[in-house]
This record gives sequence, C-alpha cells and structure tokens, in this order.
Amino acid sequence: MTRQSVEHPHHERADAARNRRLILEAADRLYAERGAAHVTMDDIARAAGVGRGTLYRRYPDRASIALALLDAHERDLQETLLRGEPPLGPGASPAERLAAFYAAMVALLDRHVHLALGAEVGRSRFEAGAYGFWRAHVRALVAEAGHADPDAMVEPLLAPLAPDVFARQREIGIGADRIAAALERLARAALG
Amino acid sequence: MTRQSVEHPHHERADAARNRRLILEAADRLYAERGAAHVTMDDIARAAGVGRGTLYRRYPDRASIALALLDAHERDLQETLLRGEPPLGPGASPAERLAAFYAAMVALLDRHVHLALGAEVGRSRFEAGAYGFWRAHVRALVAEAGHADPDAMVEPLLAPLAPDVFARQREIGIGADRIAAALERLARAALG
DNA sequence: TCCATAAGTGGACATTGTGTCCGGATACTT
DNA sequence: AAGTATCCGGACACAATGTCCACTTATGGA
Repeated sequence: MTRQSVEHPHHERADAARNRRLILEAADRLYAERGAAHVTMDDIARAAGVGRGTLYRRYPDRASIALALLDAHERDLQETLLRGEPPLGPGASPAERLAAFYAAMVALLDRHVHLALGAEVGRSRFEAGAYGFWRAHVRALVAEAGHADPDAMVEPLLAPLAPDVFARQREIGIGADRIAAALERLARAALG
Repeated sequence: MTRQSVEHPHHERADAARNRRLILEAADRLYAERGAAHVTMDDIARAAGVGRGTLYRRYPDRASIALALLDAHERDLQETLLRGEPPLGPGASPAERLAAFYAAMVALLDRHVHLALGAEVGRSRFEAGAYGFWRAHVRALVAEAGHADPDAMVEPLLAPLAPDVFARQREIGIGADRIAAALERLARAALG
C-alpha cells in the first residue's frame, strides 16, 4: 500500500539513493529531537543538505516521510500477525489475540511515537499507512468473537491506539506498561 | 474553564456584542458548509463582515471559536451527568452510566461534528474544552467499577469519542445509531 | 573513452494563511 | 456636548508550502 515509498526503483541513480538516505536519517533525527509539529520541510532539507526541490520530488509532505520510516517496523508486526506464533499469530482466542495485538502496538508506539505523530500531520491516519491492515485484522477478530456488528466495533477498538492518545497518556505520567496492561484487560472484556 | 469565551463581560459595548454574534454565526455556518479544515480566519472575518483585527481580538484561533460554539451544548450534558436522572445522572451502575454517556456523546457529536473537528485544529483536544470534565466523569465510573488502574483506563475509554474517529465512521457509512449501539456494548463489557 | 540524454538537483518564486499593530472611529459617561 | 476608554479594521511582517526550471551529474551505448 505504501510500498513505493520504501522499495527502491529498479535503477535508482547512486546520488538519488544517497540523498534518500540522507533525507530519512535527517528527518528521523529531527522528529525525535523536536517533535513532529516543530519540524518543517525546510528544516529537513537543510539538515539533510539537499534542496527543497529534491525533497519534494520524493516526499510530497512530512507525513509521507514519517510513513516511510514507520513502514519497516510496521511490516514486521504485520507479518507476525499473519503467520507468527500465537497469541499474536493465528491459533489463540480472539480475546487473547487482540490483547497481544494491543501489547505489540503499544511497544511499537513506545519506540516510535515521534514518527507516528509525524505521520498524522495533514492527512488523517485513516487513509494512510497501515491503518487498513490493522482494521482488517481487528475486524476479523471481532467477527470471530461473534459480535453483532463488527464494522461498528472496529474503530472504537482501534481508537485507543491513536498516536495522540498514546502521547497524551505518557505526558501525564502513564507508562507504556500500564497502558498495555489496561488495554489487555479491555481486550479480554470486549471479546472474552 | 472556557467561560471567558462565552460569558459576556459586564459592560460590553453594543457594537462589540453585535460583532461577537456576527462572528459566531458566520463561523458556525462556514464550519457546517465546508468543514473545519477549509475555513480560514480570513474567511470568517469576511463572512462576518468584520476586520481581521476584530476577529483576533476575541478569538486567537479557529479552535477557540469552535469551542465557544460547542460550549453551551456541552454544558447541558455536564449538568445532566452531575445532577440529572439515571442512567446519565447518579444512581445507575457504572456500566449503565458509561453506556448512557457514550450514547449522549454520540448524539452530541452527530449534531456538531463540524464544530468538534474545528475545535481540534492546532491545540490537541486534551488540554482544551470539556475534556477534563469527561475525563473526571469516566475515571470516577471506572474506579467505582473496581478497576485496578483507573487512570490508565480512562483515555482508552474516551478515545472512541474522538471527533475524527466519529467522522471517519460516518464517512464509511456507519451511522450514529450503530456507533452508539457498539459503544454501549463496549461500555457494559468493560465495566460490567 | 567520450558523448548523448534521461534523471536528478537546488534555490528562487509565487501563494496562502497567521498573527500583530496602530491610526482612526465609535459608544458610553458625566 | 465633550472627553475618554474601548473597539475596529486593514496594512504589514512573517512563516511555511508547494511549484518551476535552468543547471548538473550519472549512466549506458558507440
């Protein structure tokens, strides 16, 4: 779905590849340093040592840069959900799988909040990145658990994983472990 | 908490009061017509027939205008939660009160999504508007239900009410009634 | 090795939205 | 009616976005 922003074109020129790396490294560092909201495209271009035109050629906005950085991490988890061991992968009960999914996502967010927040700038998270995948996964679990209206239950169950919610909780002193524990309880209550 | 943006100063000049009304009416209309994201301060000033300076004098940004408009509606619900009849008001079980709260919030969102989205521009919803009130209410319910870590459970339970989540659900064809039904089930599962 | 050319680069530019400022206008008081 | 505190509104400076195009460079064939 966002592969083109990660996979290398078949014959990418050497200078282009170098600049791509410079851009991604600079963006990652800036997002981590200042927070997504305080990084402009100009900042990234300057930090990477490339011109604005070069930056815009690849990435139309900040969100797509953050998405490119997130993508690799997210793909690992997606792979595990599809073919990994239970309880993340197939084989466990829906409630346990949702609990494990929550825990894994919290761990992911804990490492990459700055990127997740950066990916939210502009376009809403719903139509970008891996949201479609998470949605399909959770929908399947909800349906398997026998809920009456799975489609109406998916977004409410995904909402607690919104990056800004996670960031807020950490801001007021609730660590990733407590968040994960609370969500695991919620998962078992909702699908158990 | 946001009273100063709604209450009239003791001796507001007649022209100032008129302009306040013009501004709020114009903003409400524009938000509804085009959606919050596509309304600028300039648009509001022009539609209201006042200058930019006049607009900025009262409202530092779009969010505070939307908040002023939302405020009245939210206050009604707050009053009911504190002193109204069960199940919204005191007297019912935590699970039933949370279910009723969800339903009431969905109804509120259904009428005023455009405002709720407008209030989110810039400042995150957490530190503005009535969020503190909703948080305190839900936290009390969670605690009363005997949960281990109420503080970690509050944000996850409030997250499904985020305006962008609601807007998204409606966008993909899930009506307010289905959302309310799903959330009521969630409430009973989480606190029951 | 050298050249043709497709791809890539970078900074100038136009555009849009934000927020501030202050001379002038206007309502309220006495 | 006059004085004054408040308010008005547009001009201005600034910040960030996204586009454009003249120039540069890598690459592959002769």
